[in-house]
Amino acid sequence: MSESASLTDAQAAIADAAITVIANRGFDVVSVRSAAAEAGMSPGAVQYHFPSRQLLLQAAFRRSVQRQDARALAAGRDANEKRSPLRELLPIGPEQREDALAWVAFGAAASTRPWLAELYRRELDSFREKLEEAFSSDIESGRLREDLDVSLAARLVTALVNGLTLDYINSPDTEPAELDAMLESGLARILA
Amino acid sequence: MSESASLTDAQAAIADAAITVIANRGFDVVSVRSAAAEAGMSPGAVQYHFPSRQLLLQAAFRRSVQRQDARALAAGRDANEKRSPLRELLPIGPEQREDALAWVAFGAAASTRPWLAELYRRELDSFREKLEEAFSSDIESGRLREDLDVSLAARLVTALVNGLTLDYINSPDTEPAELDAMLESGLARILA
DNA sequence: ACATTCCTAATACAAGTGTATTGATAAACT
DNA sequence: AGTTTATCAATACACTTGTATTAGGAATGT
Repeated sequence: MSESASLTDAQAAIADAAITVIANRGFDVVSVRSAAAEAGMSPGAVQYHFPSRQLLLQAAFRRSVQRQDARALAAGRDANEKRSPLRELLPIGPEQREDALAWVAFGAAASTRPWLAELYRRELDSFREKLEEAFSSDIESGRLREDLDVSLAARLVTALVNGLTLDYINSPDTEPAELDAMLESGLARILA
Repeated sequence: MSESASLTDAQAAIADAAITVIANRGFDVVSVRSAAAEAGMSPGAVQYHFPSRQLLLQAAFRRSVQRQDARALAAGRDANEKRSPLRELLPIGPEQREDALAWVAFGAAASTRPWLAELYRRELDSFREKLEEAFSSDIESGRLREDLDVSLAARLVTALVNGLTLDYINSPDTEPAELDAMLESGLARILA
């Protein structure tokens, strides 16, 4: 069994509960007990599936990005959809909001926690690489101009998405539609 | 004395210590005791100046944005400086790094804590307003095109700055110069 | 039938938390 | 002089935390 084996059903349920706790009450209130309460089981149960708090939080992080990946993939496969699949990373719906909040909570936490930093950095890099591949393919098919700096564009788009979510989760007066519009116009400007 | 009176010297020293703790070890390890140790005083002393943990953290946040304001202002006044004063908000130096880390830590924490949300939202709005004013003035002086959507541009630039810092603090392989270049090219694209 | 393995629950405990309280010191003021 | 006030230090206490330990139950294989 590899180091990052995928989660069992019970582990996934607990990880989902931890994500909910993070989104609603913050990264630091996640504990064996609070996650158990959120998942509707006894503390001993979550302790069995995750012997330590670190393992629980690492699993919650992996689970959250896995959920985001699944959504982005689904949105990408939808041929009727003209908007960018990056929408799915913004807090525009209940589930998206949970994962977006978790993403920035983990990003902030990772900067001071080595046991999260590796994990977060890996996902960040992988995300940038996926963007680069998408841009490269768009250049080849003529949908993007040829002299685009793919690496720079990927980093700017990553920053845009992360910055928009960080700002949006603290801007209660902003409508989801506005957020959407800001993403589209930001993308247009970066990729123009 | 108003609600947000400025800090005494002792309070400022404690707030600085709290910022250091946040930057080095994370938002949630800030306590009366850890801040006191960092500031080199007894727990009782910080408890005297900040009767509760909430007040300490609120003061630390205000202190951090005040430090950022001061730096940005100084950079703006420097006529020899051709780069954007927004540079000062990025984690390009030791002090900037502390405040940048604190800013995203507070941003993440504020999204689930009402007693921080108001404070953070106010600063975010004030920052966007300052950007709008700067852009408007740049339009009037002909340095920016007339049909620029000032409000949209301000939000995109805010997101860019916050997104760049969130990404950068988890990208140990990136050079400060690259970060700088990304800010400049991002600004150029948004304001073009 | 028994044994084993998987899972859950309950409890225990040391460590750290926020905060109240109390006492000491020293400066400032009357 | 005496007295108030500002500051710091020390201690106390209830509460939460992470984690170890123990025991029970249920499914499975023999």
